[in-house]
Amino acid sequence: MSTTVRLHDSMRRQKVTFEPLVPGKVGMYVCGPTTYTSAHVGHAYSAISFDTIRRCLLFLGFDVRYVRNVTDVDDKIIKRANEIGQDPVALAAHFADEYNRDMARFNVLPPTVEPKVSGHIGEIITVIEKLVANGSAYTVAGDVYFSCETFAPYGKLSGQSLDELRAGERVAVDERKKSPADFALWKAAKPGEPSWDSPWGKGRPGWHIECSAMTVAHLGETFDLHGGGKDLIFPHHENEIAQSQGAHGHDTFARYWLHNGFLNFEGIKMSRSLGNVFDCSQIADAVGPEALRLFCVSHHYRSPVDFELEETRGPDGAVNGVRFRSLETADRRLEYFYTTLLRIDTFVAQGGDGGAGAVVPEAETLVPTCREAVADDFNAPIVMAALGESAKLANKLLDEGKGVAKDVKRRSLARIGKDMRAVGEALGILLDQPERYLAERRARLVKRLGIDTAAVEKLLADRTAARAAKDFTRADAIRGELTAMNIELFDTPKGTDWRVADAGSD
RNA sequence: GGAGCCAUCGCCAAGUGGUAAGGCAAUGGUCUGCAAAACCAUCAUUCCCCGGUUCAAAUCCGGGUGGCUCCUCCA
Repeated sequence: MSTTVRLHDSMRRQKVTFEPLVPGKVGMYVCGPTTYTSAHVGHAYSAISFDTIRRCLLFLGFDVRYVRNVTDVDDKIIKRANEIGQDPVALAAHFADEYNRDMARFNVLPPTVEPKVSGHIGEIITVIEKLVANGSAYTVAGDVYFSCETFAPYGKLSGQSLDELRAGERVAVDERKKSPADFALWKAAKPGEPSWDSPWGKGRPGWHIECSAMTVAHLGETFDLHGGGKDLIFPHHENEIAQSQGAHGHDTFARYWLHNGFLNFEGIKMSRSLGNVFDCSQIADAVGPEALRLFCVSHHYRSPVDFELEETRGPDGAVNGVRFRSLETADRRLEYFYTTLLRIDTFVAQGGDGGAGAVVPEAETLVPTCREAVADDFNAPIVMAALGESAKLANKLLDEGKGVAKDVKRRSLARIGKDMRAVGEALGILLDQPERYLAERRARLVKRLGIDTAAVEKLLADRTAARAAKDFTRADAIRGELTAMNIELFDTPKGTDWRVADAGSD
């Protein structure tokens, strides 16, 4: 493990050298979802961002312990559960399972540990007891609040100062609190809410405390990496720091903070109230799940990303759906990579990998380039560029390979195929079987564009007959007909095959 | 009112002091009966604007302009 990793630490606001607590090992905590409804693209984007960071660390040889929580006790969950007359914890469990299934489609690896609030009530109470005992927290009629004034560094992560916070501007301040910024650690039980016994009577945890309890339980009082969306910096992460350091007395909670940029729609943040929320299956059905993954890793995780959206209209001019142009572009790029991989696989399967020995120099650069890029604040877009170079080299060798000895060519191609997959693993892409991906893509486009496959096959046969008879006028007329149907033909030594021509984006 | 982020080719997007990656689109070419795919070539003397620091700035500093986020649940 000699690679030096540099990463952008939100606390220091700059790129710093990463020095794990234990050499070669990484303890990482990421704020996961509150599961009260189906996950949307934003959840996926965030999950993919941190999964990519985790995969990059694995690629670099680190042993990563990845903890991602599920908030299953929360106001929104209780509200939703009460609306449909279901048990809140059961409802949360249902959506947590769905969340994991959705994320798996985007090649998000399961966390090493996935703690839930409902399973950590004891740990949470322990942390709160420490805070009450040392004067960092106070009780008011069954509620327990954290006293921000007792924590001098409060606001360091977010750059906020207690004096400048506009308390009460948008939400009325609870008059029972000593100070407006104080937040609930424990909430006294109310009718219709799940509750647990505690030293302060029946109640349930506040929002922020869970992460303080879970990090201690699964990573320790001080650990390496803490991640989450930029929106969580304040107040959530700020409060986590205050609670954890207040309870345990260390001056460091998470040693490095990672925050990912947001997914925006035409510059506007996605939110349910704006109606621009798309759920995971909608995206996966439209362009395939891997297209979203590739789209994500084509951007740096810290940058805010604009998601192109285009309304589609039916014959009557009414809006009847949306298209995700940028994801369609990503899907087309995926087609290129998988087609290249398929060509490589076929070539190697037919004539072998050339055995041991030298390869063309350019075939050896992908992995080192990837290591370097990934070690520099997980720069996935650089890796994507390198992947493109490798695919191009492979196609070039496959097309002609002029001046390259036969064995060297075989070895080079086998090497490129292997390395492209190894590097793809670091980004969570190119893990599918090429044939399967290509078949799925075609089926998806056939369905989306309403193409009559039988008619295509019929025209194909007609054209083949015309070509055999050297009736090229007829053959070209048929090609024209198919082109009008968005079908592109390609003649190969083994016959004619076809693909759906997805409209280009501009 | 406070805190912070962003502005790079028609579009997407890396690059945070050493002289502008990559993708899409476009144009020309090789290949092809014609095509498609693939490959080759061309495609930002310049990084929102104005000053400043420096031998050197897209990158640092100051001032504008425009967009976004957080201070409320939010990925």
